[in-house]
Amino acid sequence: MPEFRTTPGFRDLLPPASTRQRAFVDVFAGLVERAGYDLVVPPMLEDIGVFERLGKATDVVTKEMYDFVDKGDRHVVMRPEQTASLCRAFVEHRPPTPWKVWYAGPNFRYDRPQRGRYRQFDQVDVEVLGTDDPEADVEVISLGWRLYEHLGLRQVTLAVNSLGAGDDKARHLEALTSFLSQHAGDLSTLSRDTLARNPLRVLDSKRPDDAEIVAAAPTIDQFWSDESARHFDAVLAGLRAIRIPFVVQPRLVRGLDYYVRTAFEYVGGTLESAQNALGGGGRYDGLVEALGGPPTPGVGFALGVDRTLLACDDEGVFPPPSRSVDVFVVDTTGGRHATVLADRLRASGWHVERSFDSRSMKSQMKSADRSGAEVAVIIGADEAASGTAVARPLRTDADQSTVELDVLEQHLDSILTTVAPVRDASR
RNA sequence: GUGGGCGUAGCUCAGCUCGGUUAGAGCGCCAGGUUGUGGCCCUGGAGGUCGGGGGUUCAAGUCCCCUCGCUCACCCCA
Repeated sequence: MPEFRTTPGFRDLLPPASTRQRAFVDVFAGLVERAGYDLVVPPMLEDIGVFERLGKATDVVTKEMYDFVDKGDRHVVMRPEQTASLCRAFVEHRPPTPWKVWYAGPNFRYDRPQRGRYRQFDQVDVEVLGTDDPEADVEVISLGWRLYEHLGLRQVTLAVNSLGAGDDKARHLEALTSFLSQHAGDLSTLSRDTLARNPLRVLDSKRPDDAEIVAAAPTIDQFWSDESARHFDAVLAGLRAIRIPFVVQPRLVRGLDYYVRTAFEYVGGTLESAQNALGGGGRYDGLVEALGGPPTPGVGFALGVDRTLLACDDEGVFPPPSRSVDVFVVDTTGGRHATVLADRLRASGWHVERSFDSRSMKSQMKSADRSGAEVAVIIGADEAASGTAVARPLRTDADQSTVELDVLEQHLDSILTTVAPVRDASR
C-alpha cells in the first residue's frame, strides 16, 4: 500500500468516471441555462452560522458537519449543502428577483461512507428566489424530471407533497406528535428516538415494525389551509399540463424546518436500499429571512451526482463519453517533428496525440492503435529529409500514402471525412 | 456511532481449510520475434515490506491478538 492515500470518504475521480461526471454536469448546465438559470459559484467554506439556521434538527446535523476554527478564530464549515449558501449569497448581494440560479459542486458531510455516499459528494441544484408563484415550483420540478429524461433514466418516480405552511403545518405537527406519542410503545426503538428528535421523520421510517402506526398517523392533507391546498393544486395542474407523471405522497417529509408547502423527491427504481432518493427539493419560503434577509420565498432542488450516476449504471444508460482521437503523430527522429506537427494539426482543430521518450516505431504504432486514432502520421528519417509524412489509416484497409507536408491538412481532410464523419466545427 | 465481508504485482484474483524450498495466474506495462509500421500470435523481462504491529512455532501469506484501511448495511440524511 502507498504511504499516502485519500482520507476516508474522499476519493480521486479518474477517467472514465471523471469525464462522465463532467459530461453529466454539461447536460445539466445545458438544460437549466436554456431555462434561464445563471451559474452562481459560492465558496465551499461558510460561517457555521449559515447552517445553524437550518432548524431545530441542527443539533443532530451539526455532528455531521466538517467544521473547524480557522486561524482567525472564525468558526467555519465546509458547506454541507448548497441551498443555504446560495441563500446567503442572495442576502449578501440582493440581486433583482426572481433570481434563477444553478450550481454544481462538492459538499461535505462527516458521516460514514457507503455506496453512493462519500464525505465529499457532488450535487447539482437550481434555486428560484423571490417568487411564490406555483408555476415556479412546476418549472423547478420539471427541470429535474427532464434531466433524468435526457440521461435516459426510465425508472424514476416523482413523489410530491405539500407540507403546509404556518398554522396548518404547526397543527399537523402537533397532531402527529400527539398521535405518535400515544402509540410510542408500538414503534420500533429507533423510531422512538426519532420521535423525540424530529417527529416528522418518523413518517419516513421504512421499518416493518412501524408500518401500521405510520399508516394510521394523521397526514398533512387533512390540515391544509385553503391557501396551501390552492397552491398545491396549482402545482399538480401545472405538472399535468406538461405531462410530467407524479405520485402524491402525503407522508413525504423533509428533515429541516425551513421547508414549507411543496416538497418533492425523485426516487430511483433500481436502488433497493433505504436511500433510493436521487434528489429532492421543495419550497423554503422562510430561509432567506432566517439568514437575515427580507422575507423572500424560494424553491429549488438538489440532485446527488454520484447517486444519479449509479442509477444510470443500474439502468445501463449514460456511458462515459469516449475519446475520439483523430491523428497520432509517430516520430522516430527524436520527437521534435511530432511536437511541431501536433501543434500545427491541433491548431487546425484536430484531436492529436503523440508519444514521448523516443520510443521505437513499433511501440509508437502500438500507442497510436490504442489511442483509438483514425490515422497515424508517421515521420521517420526519410520523411524528415524530404519534407513529407506518411499518413496511415488505422481503422480501414485503405493503403497508407506519402504526402508533402504542406498539403497534409488537405490529405487528412480527405481521409478523415470518410472515416470520421464530423470534425470539430470550431476550427 | 453499530454490525458483516474483504486487504497478496499497476488492475482482477488464486494460494490460507490442514503452517514447510526461489509466492503464482490472467490482464496491463516494457523489450524482442519483424534492423521503417499497430491489431492476432509466440518468447522474454520489469514489477511484491502478502495493509501495519505484536504473538505462537524449528518454520507464518497461511494460526492467534491488536491496529489501520477498503467495502456493504444500519443510524442519520440538509
